[in-house]
This record gives sequence, C-alpha cells and structure tokens, in this order.
Amino acid sequence: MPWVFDPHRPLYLQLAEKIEAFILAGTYPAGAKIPSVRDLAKEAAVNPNTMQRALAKLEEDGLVITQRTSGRFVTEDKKEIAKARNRLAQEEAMQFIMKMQKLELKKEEIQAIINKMLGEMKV
Amino acid sequence: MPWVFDPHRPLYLQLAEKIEAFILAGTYPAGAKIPSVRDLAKEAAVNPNTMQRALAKLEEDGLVITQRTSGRFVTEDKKEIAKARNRLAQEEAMQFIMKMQKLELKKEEIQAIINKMLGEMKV
Amino acid sequence: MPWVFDPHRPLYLQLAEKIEAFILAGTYPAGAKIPSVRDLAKEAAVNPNTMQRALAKLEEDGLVITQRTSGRFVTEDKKEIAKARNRLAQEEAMQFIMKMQKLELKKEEIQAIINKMLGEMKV
Amino acid sequence: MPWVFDPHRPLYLQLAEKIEAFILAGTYPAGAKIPSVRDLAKEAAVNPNTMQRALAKLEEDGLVITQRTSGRFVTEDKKEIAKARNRLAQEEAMQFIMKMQKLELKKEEIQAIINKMLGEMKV
DNA sequence: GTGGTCTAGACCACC
DNA sequence: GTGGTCTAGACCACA
Repeated sequence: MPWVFDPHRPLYLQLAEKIEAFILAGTYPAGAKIPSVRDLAKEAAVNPNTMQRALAKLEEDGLVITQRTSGRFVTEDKKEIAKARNRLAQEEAMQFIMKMQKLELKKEEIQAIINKMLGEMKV
Repeated sequence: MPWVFDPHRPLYLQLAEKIEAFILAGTYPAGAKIPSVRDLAKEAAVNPNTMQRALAKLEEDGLVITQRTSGRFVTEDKKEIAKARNRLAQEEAMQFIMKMQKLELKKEEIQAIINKMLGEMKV
Repeated sequence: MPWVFDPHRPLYLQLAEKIEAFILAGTYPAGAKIPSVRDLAKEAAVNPNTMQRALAKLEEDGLVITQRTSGRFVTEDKKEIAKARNRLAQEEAMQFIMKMQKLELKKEEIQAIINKMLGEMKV
Repeated sequence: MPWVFDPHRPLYLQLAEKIEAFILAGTYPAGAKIPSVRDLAKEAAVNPNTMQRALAKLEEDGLVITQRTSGRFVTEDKKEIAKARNRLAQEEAMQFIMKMQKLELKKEEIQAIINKMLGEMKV
C-alpha cells in the first residue's frame, strides 16, 4: 500500500504527521530506533531530502532524538510522548473552538455537533 | 483597528473568511448591500484584485449574489445563510475529529477536552 | 409576476430575447403595435435606457420597425418573422453542433442525446 | 497557427475550453503531463496569470490534477474524463433545447433541423 | 523549475 | 460608479 498524499499541502508536513501518528499509536514505541532516512524515504517513495525535513520537524517537537552516531530514536520518556499528544490535542481543540465561535455557535451547539458526529461513527 | 493577517495563508482566503464571518454574525444581514470591491479593498488595505478574488469565492459558496452594475448583496435567503453556517461547522467538526483520532484519542477523551475547554471560557 | 433575470448576462440582451420570444410566439403578432419604451420599461422594472437598447437590437435583427411618429411595430411581413425564427434556429443549431463535435461526439451520439432529452420532457 | 480568441468572452474561459478540448480529444491523454503554466502562456501568447486561471478552472472541473512542484497532469481516471465529457454534452444539449423551445420549435422540428444539418456535413 | 499569490495599473461593458 | 478581466512584474514555498 503506497503512501498517499494531498498534493495541496507540503509533503514534508504530511510525512511528519504520519510518522508522528506511528509514534503516538505505539507502532514506533518509546525508545525505539526509527528506520534510517534512506529507508523511510524509499518506503514512502519520496526524496530523502524531503524525509529529512520531516524528521527535523519531529525533533523540533521533542518526539524524536538524534544520536549522532547511531541514528534517530523515539524519545525514551513516555511522559514526553503523552505531553506531545496532549499539546497537539489542546492546540487542535483550541483552534476548533475558535473557528466554531466565529461561526456564532454557542457552547451547547458545539458540544451537540461533536457528540452527534461521534455517535454516528462506527469506532 | 487595522485588519491583521497570517502571512502563511493566502490573503484572499482570509479576507473571504472575515467577510463570511460578518455575514454569519449579522453585521451584513440577509439582503444587505456589501460595500464595493474598491471600498472593501481600501478598508482592508489590500489590492482590489485580491478582494475581488475573495468575494468571488463567497459567491461560489452561495453566500453572496452579484448584481452586475449595482453591487454585491448578501443572499436574501436566510435559509441559505443557515445552510452555509451548518455546512462550514460540519466540515470543521469532521476535520477536527479526524485529527483527534490520528492522535489516538478516544471518543470520551475528545468530548472531555472540548467540555473542559468550553467550561474554562468566560462566554 | 416580476420579470426575472440572470445577473451575469447583460440585461438588455435578456430583455431583447424576451420580447423576441413574444413576437415569435404570436403574443405580439405581425403588424401589431409594441408598447412604448416607457411602458415596457415600467412593466419590466427596468431603466428606460436599457429597454431602449433592447428594442434597438430587435430593430437590427429586422423583427421590429420604427415608425418615427407613431411608435414601434412588429414587422408586417410574416415571412420576415418566420425567416428570423429560422435564422436564429439555424445559428443555434450550428453552434450547438460545433460544440458537440469539439467534445468528440459522433453524429449518432448527438442525435441520441437530443432524442433522449426530448423524450424525457413533458411537453 | 496562432491561437485566436473572441474578444467578447473572457480569455481565461476560452483558454480553459481549448485545453479541455485537447484532453477530451486525447491530445493530452489520461495521466499525461501538461506543459507548465509559463510554457502554455508563451505558446498562447497570453499572460501567465491568465493561463493560471484557466488551469485552475480545469482543476475545479476535475479534469486536471496539480502536483505542487512537479506540474499538472491530466487525471489518470479515464472514467473521470468520460464523465466530464458527458456532463458538458448534457449541459450544452439542455441549453440548446431550451433556446429552441423559446423560439417555439416543436420536438420534431428540433430533431429535423439537427438531422438535416448533420446530413449535410462531410464528416 | 513548478505552481501560487499579490500588487499596481489599466481597460471594458453595463446601468 | 459597479463588477470583471488582463497584463506586467515581483516574490514565495516546495522539491
């Protein structure tokens, strides 16, 4: 299954999000070694430069740590991972609420729309 | 109060969103005449072409109707406005939930974070 | 029932087409006097200048004749009316076929689509 | 052969139609790379901005897909192309029939004029 | 080099 | 005066 991207958004951002998802989901657990840039790039069918940029972003975000000689690793600290997840979730939720309030929706309406949508979903 | 923009996103989209917010909030009520492209451009300190593009988007979305020589008007149909508000809210909510699920949050967690955030807000 | 227009096309053209339809349909029969520009303009809720322009177009097309003192009349010559109808129909049909051929449709396909569409219509 | 345009209709629309014709005719086959905006603009002797607008319209219509940095491509999906062709043909046929009915032509007359015209054509 | 955006300034049809 | 279109030329992010 080849990776699939939205051509209207920067490729490196989408790569970063994907790998981030692997980390938060435990596919790459805390402390695990991350495949080399070359391997990742090959798997995603992407230029290594682009993958490099994606990993650089993850390092900025504190999810990934580079050991100069042995490669990149998911941060050891599980709290760090949880913190990252929370931070991202907070940011998204904040932006979401701001947008909804621009649309003149009240608290209850926001909660209602979220609850309804979650109720309709299988998972 | 000068209009302020995020330099990372297209200006015309931000203009469209701003005017859309005015319509949904009733600042430009149903059927009202919208200021001319030139006036709006002057107020936003933006090139008329850019403002034109923003308004063209609003017309695509059905919120605004163009009378070729007499100006642009907010759609008479209040249902149309309500529909647009709902459509936008649904889209935002959907995207938000997708993002949260990528972060491996469960239903209850999503609801909790929303409820908590809304609870902390004054309004 | 107020006249209704497409704001994206010149008003005077739409007026001309409407009056032309009246003539071809016999609502204004051959030789009949056409209401004054003022009356027509009032009925259509349109600026007299605009209606004037519409009638000028009809005169160009040979459907209407101006008697300088007594007003405008539909051409006496029924053949002239029939001719105008045929000419317009021919032009439209020609343009239509050209467009369809640009879409790489074959003769039979063009006929099929027309026949099918006519078959589905009530009238 | 320099491209030739009707000065009464927006240039960008005519450009879009021209390129669309190339796609439907197979000159730009499914999946093929479309020349860059700059090249196309040079060939048509038109400002790159104008050509950009034309291509943006084709993307809206689903005939063309943009890969942000590597160029634009005709959609891979041949069904999509066929669908676009059908949609356009339907629209044209509908408009044509409406116009003919405004001219008070009956079903049989419409069919007759089309059949006669197609019969006279060589191809 | 690719697409995308923005400005400045001009011209047009229409009413 | 209104919206709409076009050109010329510049700058940007991305790969």
